[in-house]
Amino acid sequence: MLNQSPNLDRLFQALADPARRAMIERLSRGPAPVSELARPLPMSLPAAMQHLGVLEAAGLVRSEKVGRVRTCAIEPQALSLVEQWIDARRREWEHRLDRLSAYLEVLKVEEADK
Amino acid sequence: MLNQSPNLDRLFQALADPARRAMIERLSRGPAPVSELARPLPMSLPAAMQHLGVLEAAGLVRSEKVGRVRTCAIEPQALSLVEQWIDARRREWEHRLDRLSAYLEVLKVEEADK
DNA sequence: TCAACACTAAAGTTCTTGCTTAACTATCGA
DNA sequence: TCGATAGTTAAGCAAGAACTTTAGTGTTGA
Repeated sequence: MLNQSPNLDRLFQALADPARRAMIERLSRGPAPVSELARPLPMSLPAAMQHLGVLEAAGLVRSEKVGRVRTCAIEPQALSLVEQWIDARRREWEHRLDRLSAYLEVLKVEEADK
Repeated sequence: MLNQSPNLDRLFQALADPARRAMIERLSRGPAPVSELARPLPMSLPAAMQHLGVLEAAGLVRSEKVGRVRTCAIEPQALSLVEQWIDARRREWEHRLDRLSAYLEVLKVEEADK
């Protein structure tokens, strides 16, 4: 497995902002132009554009400009990298709990054998 | 569903740093004292303590001090909140793709009927 | 043609983050 | 008891993040 630390940095960082998550939530329901993503947010359009830039840099969103409209879409496989990291952690601690309970089982049997 | 935006902010933010993810990865394999979490990191002990504080504030880690040793452990259900958010997004865009392909199917049938 | 529209670029400000060093407290073990 | 250990607190600093305003560019439609 390659070192995906910088990617994960950017992904988690991108998702740590409510404005950016709101954009992702909107784009989960389908593509949208910049102005539609920006409209509900309590900030100026340039600020929203900067958030969009963060999402694109993280690989969560791709966009294409046609005429004067830039249409944005979600990049679903980017989120799977995050999921993979979380799943790996869960596998580790579940595995540890399994070992722990197996060990406790051994102790119990040894106690009963006395 | 309550508004968990501030929680998600803290969670994603906490996970956005490689030093903090390294701590979580270590703790996934079992509890550890502060010094063990700090040792592999390329920074001073106080810096590592601050990272630990971020993880605790996010609810990802809990710790207890006994004697002069503070033992830290992972709080697994905190990660599930992150998973829930990601799952909800995936459900949305999958649902959208389903509707889209159903629509395309309708178009195809209408075309064939001509 | 020309005003409105959709976005973009640049610069400046403020707040936050991620460190550092230095000094300090409490506990343990010989 | 006393030095080593494990952690804690505080202060300060540099870089980055999240805005703002201002001033554009290119596109569209009447």
